[in-house]
Amino acid sequence: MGIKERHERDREAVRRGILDAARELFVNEGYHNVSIRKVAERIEYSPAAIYLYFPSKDDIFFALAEEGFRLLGDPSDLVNHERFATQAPLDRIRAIFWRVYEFSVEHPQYFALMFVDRSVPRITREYERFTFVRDMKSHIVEQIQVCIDATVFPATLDPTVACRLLIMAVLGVATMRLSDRLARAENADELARDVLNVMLAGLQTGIPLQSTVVECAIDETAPSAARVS
Amino acid sequence: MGIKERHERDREAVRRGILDAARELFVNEGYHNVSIRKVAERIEYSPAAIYLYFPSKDDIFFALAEEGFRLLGDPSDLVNHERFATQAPLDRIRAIFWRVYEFSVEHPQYFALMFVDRSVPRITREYERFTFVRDMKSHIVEQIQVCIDATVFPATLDPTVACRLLIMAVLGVATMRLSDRLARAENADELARDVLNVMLAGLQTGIPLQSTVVECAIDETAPSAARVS
DNA sequence: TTGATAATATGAACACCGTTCAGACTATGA
DNA sequence: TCATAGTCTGAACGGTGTTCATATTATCAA
Repeated sequence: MGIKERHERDREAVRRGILDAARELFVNEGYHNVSIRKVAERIEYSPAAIYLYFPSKDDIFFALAEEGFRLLGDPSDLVNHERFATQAPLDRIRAIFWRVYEFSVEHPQYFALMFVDRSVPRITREYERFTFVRDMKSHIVEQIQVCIDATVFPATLDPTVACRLLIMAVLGVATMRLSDRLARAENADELARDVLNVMLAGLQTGIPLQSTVVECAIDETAPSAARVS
Repeated sequence: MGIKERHERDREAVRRGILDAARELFVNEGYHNVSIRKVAERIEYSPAAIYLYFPSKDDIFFALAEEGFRLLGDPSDLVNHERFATQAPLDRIRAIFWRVYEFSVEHPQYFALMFVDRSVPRITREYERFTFVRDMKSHIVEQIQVCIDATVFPATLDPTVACRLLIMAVLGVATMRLSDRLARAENADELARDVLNVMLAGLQTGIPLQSTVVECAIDETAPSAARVS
């Protein structure tokens, strides 16, 4: 009874083909310049066929966003890297968030899809479901906790909040860079480094924060993305 | 010979009508949901007529971005407000950048158009030409200089760079909020306040910065936006 | 082996989009 | 009165995401 399995494999192969074609177009041309018709032409199927595998164009790019998070997550394996281990706790935090900025430079299309573009907003509601995204987050929070334990950061600091604040600051520079909002004379890398360093210095001062702990529990009541039945 | 003048007035009236219709649609529905056809229908003209007043859809929204900057600039007249004058120098800085965040909440569509959307990138290259934008910037830089003179910020701090860094940090929160990237449990206002305060605290520590002074001179060699002849 | 069934793929169409252009209309100045 | 210049439009071009009846094909039960 391996027929059903073969069918499933075939189906998965076509699905992956669609994703590969979409990714290639998407990385080279950006979300808005990729059309279903172009993807269809690339995989030598009719445009309508794609809708047998994905309910909408957005869902294709939702799947690509997952790829993006994996791509961003991988280098944070450098948490276990020996060079990383020898760094001072604060330098590790710096390295982690600098990595996020670097990712925005190396993979601008993925980055925009994951953090900026307002066309695929469902991404946010979904990506917390991926365990590896949650693992990434707790990895970072752990490292911040190391800093707190080493009295580099004040004991009053909530590592989850600190993580969020750092992400947002870095995201600001990345967004301006990506949306072409920097003057010719400005060096985005220097600005990113400065923003990151100023934030780290600010966190060390121990000024009181308002933000409360963010519960990262998965909301099981939230509707999942529609899937082809 | 007032006929030519009347013609010009009529022309300007239609132009303004297009902008008003576009703005109303745009503020309510967002850039991507506004089509030339909808604008045309609203002003009871044919879609083609719009192209006699604007060379492209983008140029309409470029004009709207100018409106946005005026909208953002006006409240910074509170620089001259008596309550503002009595505030401590650092609180003034805080108020100014908090105002930027508030603007992103009150006018999300304008904000996205001005700082986030990648669809109308020409905006950046152009808006520095508006003197009032430059006035805004120098206003802020002035206030930062007051902080430096009052030894709230270190003398080594470049106020232009500080302004830029603060803008980016605030922009990060605003972007995440607008692109719907915040978890349900997160309070954007609190995060914005924290990011701003952490940045201000960090700037006060006097850590060295890499970023160099940004020359805000207008680049006269840059091509201006195409205009209807 | 035959025939019903379920899955898969497609062409054509729908309703949009930004933009262009030949031609109609109209007010103006000679 | 008439040519002209300015204004406007209908129709079209080539594009978009998506839907659906239809055709093809592979599977499995009879």
